[in-house]
Amino acid sequence: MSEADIVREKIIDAALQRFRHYGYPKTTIAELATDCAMSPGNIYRFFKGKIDIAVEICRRETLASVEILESVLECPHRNSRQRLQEVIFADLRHTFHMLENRPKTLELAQIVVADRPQFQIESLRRERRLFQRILHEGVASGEFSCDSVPAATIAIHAATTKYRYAQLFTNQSLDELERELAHVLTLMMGGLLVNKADAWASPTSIPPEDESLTYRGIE
Amino acid sequence: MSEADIVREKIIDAALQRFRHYGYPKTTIAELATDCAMSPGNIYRFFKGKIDIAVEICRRETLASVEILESVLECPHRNSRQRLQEVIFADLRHTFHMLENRPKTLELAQIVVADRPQFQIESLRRERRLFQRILHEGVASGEFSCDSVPAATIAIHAATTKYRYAQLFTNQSLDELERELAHVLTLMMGGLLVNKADAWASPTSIPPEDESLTYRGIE
DNA sequence: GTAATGAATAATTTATTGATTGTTCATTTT
DNA sequence: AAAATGAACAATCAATAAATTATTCATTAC
Repeated sequence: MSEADIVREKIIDAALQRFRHYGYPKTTIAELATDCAMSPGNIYRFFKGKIDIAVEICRRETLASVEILESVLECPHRNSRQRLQEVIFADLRHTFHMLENRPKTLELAQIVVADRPQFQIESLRRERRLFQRILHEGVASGEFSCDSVPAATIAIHAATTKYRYAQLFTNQSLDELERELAHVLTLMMGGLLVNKADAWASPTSIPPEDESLTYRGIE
Repeated sequence: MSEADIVREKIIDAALQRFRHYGYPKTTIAELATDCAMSPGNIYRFFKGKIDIAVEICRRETLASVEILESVLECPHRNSRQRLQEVIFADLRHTFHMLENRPKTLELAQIVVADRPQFQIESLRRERRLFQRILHEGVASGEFSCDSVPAATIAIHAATTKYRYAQLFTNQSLDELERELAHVLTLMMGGLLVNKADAWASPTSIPPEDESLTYRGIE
């Protein structure tokens, strides 16, 4: 890691702290510079502008989110149906807890997306790629069946829109949302499973929440 | 219709025109009073406040929307699957065209919902009731099968969230959204149809748009 | 020559004022 | 008495000025 990279990290870290505590608009470049013991002008050798610091922070946040979802996949002894379901539940819980415990993170994301619409599109795409991997595995193992994996991936992702940042759409409790999501998944499994009867014979059950994956403390 | 009701209608009508042309914030009570040839104070004999005029207009708008969806149901020679699908497509198209042609209507709805969160909840409930009727019919005719009609209704409604006021979530074209929705419906039909094989054997096709049901002119 | 500065400037935000608007109610009209 | 008024008041908005902040760049330090 070069010297420049280390300084860059220092700026990101200072910004991360201040954005979380005071929010993006109330954080000034001068403050970040002071935190890093440098002049305001020097910040611009590392970032094109203030918004680009926010973009980098959000980019890392979304990468970390996908990694969390990927870690769910690594649990052994799961079939594709369970994997898909657990990832979608993890997504609901992760984004729900984030909005509850780190409201400034949403604010930041909204500011970034307002300026860089492409950012959201790419974040969603990364998430879909994860879904698609599960679908591919399921089709390969003969557990799932569909005419087009990409189309089914998009469909599942779209149908679970309400369960990503759910508080933007509703003021239902997490419990309520989980019960609802279970029904959505049961319905869709009917269209995905080769052994259709399974979907209703064993409707989607709400998987236990993995405490290690959620925001608990405020740090 | 009593004299008072007629005056009330006159106020609503004046507000409707002005809200559409200039928007809610730029319309003043004094203007509505002038339009109705009365004093500003007199408006308050008919409405508790300015926002209540907006609430009444939005309430009628949502009732009219549900009626449009109901008219889709009246088309004969359709099975339950087709009915359900056509209602959901009609919903996508209706709200899509509304946002394109009458942006002020969305603005008004957002103002109302910000002040009266219950309004949105009830509008969605009315729409769900329509879905539920179709599901009941489908189960009764043996075409659909599910363990709980209310739960399946909520699931279908939730899974199609993205296709109500789609422009709030994405900048995809209507064509793209329709293709996507077709895949979502195919998946869910797999979980709903008694004859599961039908879902993939004849995937959801995009129904032709009924021109009479959409906003074409700006009047 | 590269890295860093900090004063200068442009862009935004905040504070303030004045004007407009929503709402009430004592009074007038019917 | 019921219906309607319009002036009075409170709340909100728009316009402007003041202050702050983002960004640049000529200059300095290393």
